[in-house]
Amino acid sequence: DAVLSRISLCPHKAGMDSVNKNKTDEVIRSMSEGSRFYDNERRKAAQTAQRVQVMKSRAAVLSTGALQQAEAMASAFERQLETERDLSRVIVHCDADAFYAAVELRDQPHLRGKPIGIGGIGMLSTASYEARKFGVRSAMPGYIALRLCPELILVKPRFHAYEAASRQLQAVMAQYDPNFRSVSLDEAYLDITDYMARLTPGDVAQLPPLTTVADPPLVQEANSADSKPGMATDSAGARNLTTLEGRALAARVVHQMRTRMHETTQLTVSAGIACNRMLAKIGSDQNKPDGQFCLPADRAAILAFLANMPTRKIPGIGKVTEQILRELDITNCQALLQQRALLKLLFTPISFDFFMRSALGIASNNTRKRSERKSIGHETTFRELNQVPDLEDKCLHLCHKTALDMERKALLGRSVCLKLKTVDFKVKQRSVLLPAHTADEPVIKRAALGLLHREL
DNA sequence: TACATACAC
DNA sequence: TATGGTGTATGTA
Repeated sequence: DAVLSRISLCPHKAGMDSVNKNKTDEVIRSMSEGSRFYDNERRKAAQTAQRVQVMKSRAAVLSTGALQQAEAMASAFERQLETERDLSRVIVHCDADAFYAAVELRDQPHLRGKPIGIGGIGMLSTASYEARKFGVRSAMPGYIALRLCPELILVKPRFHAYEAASRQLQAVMAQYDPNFRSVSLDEAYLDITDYMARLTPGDVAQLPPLTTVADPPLVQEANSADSKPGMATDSAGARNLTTLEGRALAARVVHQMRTRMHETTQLTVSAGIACNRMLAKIGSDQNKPDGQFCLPADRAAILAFLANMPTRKIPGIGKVTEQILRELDITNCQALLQQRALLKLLFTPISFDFFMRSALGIASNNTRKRSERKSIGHETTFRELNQVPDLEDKCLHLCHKTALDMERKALLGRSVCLKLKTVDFKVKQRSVLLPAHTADEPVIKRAALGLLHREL
């Protein structure tokens, strides 16, 4: 049953209310059990359980003195982090709703109202909201999805259409922040601080009223403030964007942006508004689909927002870390803070730092594009192959595609990494460092074949 | 440096 | 019958 936490539906995802989780998990389990995939998941679950055991036995022998010392260090660290807290920027996370599926429903009207999954028998990349009611999810094999929802219609992905729609969404976002950071076809971060500072009273008058913005009470309280004449400004006459009314204005700006995105693409986008990327990202999930959420630029409001937030909602905490924390009775951010001494002693400094920042809502607000890529490659899954020449062919083909991409993008690399997956889903990686940077196809091929033959 | 694991989309 | 592909970060030896 430790394996269940790996294969079952994540209960924190939006739209779970109408799903019969027990029934769905039972279907997933019964369809998976006995497969080589399931066996491998069991192996990995046992490994995690072992990790947890080691942690628990370390925790059991901690002296009160050690815990007190750790508590003091954690407390000092928290004070240090508070000095880094920056409430000054207005960060927006935009996330298109069920993006691939929404594009298909837009372009194929006969599919509307029906549950659809984008992908094939082997794997789905997106499920429409209709399909999600049945427990169908992205990253779920199509044949399991069909068992959960026999009416499900599988739709082959049309990436060119998604790319075109993505470009249209990005064109709207660029009006608000030309330096926005896109993270995928359907997600991006914006910093609209400067845009808001430039708004003239005329611009503000054009914005939709706050009353049309579906936001939580925290910001709706700003409604009354908003109706007061004028807005707080500093001595230079600049808007103070960290006040509730400043955030109410942000909510109106984002609502306008979402409306424009919908007008140009007929797609809906959800958004989160906060003072950093992490909080904005959590926010964009709060009122999905076609909703937005604005978190005040205020320490107390941030801590209150996070207190009961499940750890799994924190970007960077996946099913494994969630499980490990749960075994330590830590399921939300409040518990992360309360158990900080234990976390300090059981986890690495990097993990401890990450947990504390997450629980306090202190994170990066940098939305500029990330500098440069660190790797490039191709992989593909194929049916069981035993013949050496067949494996060599696969390897050479992947090298060819990679070398082509490298040439197209004018990139060089110095390390060649071969990834192998066995029929029982075990993954091996073998790598070699070349004497010099290269994009030369024969050089890459020789290196890859060398790694392959080491394993045969 | 080499390899494994976790995570995101 | 049947569980993906691309890329980043981190831990450990």
